[in-house]
Amino acid sequence: MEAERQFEIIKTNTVEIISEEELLKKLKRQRPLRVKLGIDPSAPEIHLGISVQLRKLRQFQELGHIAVLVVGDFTGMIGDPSGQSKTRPKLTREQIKKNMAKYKEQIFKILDPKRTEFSYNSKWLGALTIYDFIDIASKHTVARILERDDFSIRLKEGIPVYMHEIMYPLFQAYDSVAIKADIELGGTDQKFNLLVGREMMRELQMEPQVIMTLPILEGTDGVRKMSKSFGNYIGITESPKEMFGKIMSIPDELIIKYFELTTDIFPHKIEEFRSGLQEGILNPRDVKFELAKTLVRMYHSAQVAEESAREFEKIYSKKELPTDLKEFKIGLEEINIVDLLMKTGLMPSRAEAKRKIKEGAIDIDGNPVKDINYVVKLNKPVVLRAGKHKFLKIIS
RNA sequence: GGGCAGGUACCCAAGUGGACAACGGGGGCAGACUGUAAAUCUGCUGGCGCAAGCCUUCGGAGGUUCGAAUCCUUCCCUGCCCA
Repeated sequence: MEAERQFEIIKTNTVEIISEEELLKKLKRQRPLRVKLGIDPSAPEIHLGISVQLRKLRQFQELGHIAVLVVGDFTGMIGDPSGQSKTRPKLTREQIKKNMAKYKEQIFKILDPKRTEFSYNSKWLGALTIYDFIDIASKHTVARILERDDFSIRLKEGIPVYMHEIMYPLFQAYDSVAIKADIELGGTDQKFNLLVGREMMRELQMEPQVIMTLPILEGTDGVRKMSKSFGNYIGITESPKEMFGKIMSIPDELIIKYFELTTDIFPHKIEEFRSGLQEGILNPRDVKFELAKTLVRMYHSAQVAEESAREFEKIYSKKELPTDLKEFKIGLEEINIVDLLMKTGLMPSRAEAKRKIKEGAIDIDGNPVKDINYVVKLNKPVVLRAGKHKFLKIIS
């Protein structure tokens, strides 16, 4: 495909490309470009936030380019200073191997394995001598590194910044040198690191990588970046039910952003949703419903997506019971409600169970239980509900 | 090495001898409402107990006191200034 056309495709949904001219120049050579993305081996679960970047990679692959995934098994020991990540626990070789096996299983739901390369940065970073290290460090100033947003913020607020952390951008940059990256992708929060890669390559007389930043996807709380450590993520291998529900819980304002960044829906269709929502013609609930169906279809199947949708309506709109009601055998003829909640594990403590009973969150066969001394008779199976999402069929 | 300021629950943060299981915010959970597990409003958010109350918790360890998150000693950790 001609370079200009490729460029247009690649540019969609990006925040910034530095520089566009250089990218076009690279594309015009009509040879496969090496597109780098760093991945963190300590978080083997791929979620929609990461999928934004992986999907962009996929796009490159479809245009004939190569995805080069740099597994940060070395830099993982440091932990990217962005976010308030504490010093990460050192991973053993086995853990990394295990995590990566899990990672690969998921990643090829998005990427094309034939055009994907994996390399572990311990291979070259671990081989650096202290002399090499000093040589690299001597080309970068503290002031320049401290310009980085999160460093300067931490410094200003008196939050510690450790020496190994300020080395992080240099190591990541060196990865680009080692794999001879043409382009590096990252979230907008990665801009600084990506730029350091460019500089380092130039220092070493290499053609600098082009950097491309992509939007950060907010998690289910609608505020913070989707991340495993915030617990606001939607994993691409989650069960259809879970996935559907989590998507329905994102704030309405994020619906369009999710469509754009995480789905394969055509732009004109998304435009339709956008204007429909703006003008109040479409109910946000219905559009979000479409979003949930789309994502479940992408990561499971069309059929499962339909089923999840029906199930969701059944439980939350019609307030009926789920189809796959789990059973719990208690081995007793009757039991106090609090004990029951504890035995089934639906409540973490007796105090919590009592609280929830008083709040009216517990019901048996559709009848709210408000008395903490209520005794449940089990001469026939009953359905215990705790809150909106927890159901169990109790049998004696 | 010296001086100063700090370390509080999942996170941020108030509290500086009793009224503190500890203000407030975030997050979480629940209820109401809603064609949404959205938004909004309300409640709850250490454990055991029907309750009175008891137990555990304020960086660690000791101590003073009838009584400590709050005072003292010591240790560990962080920031700032000086060297």
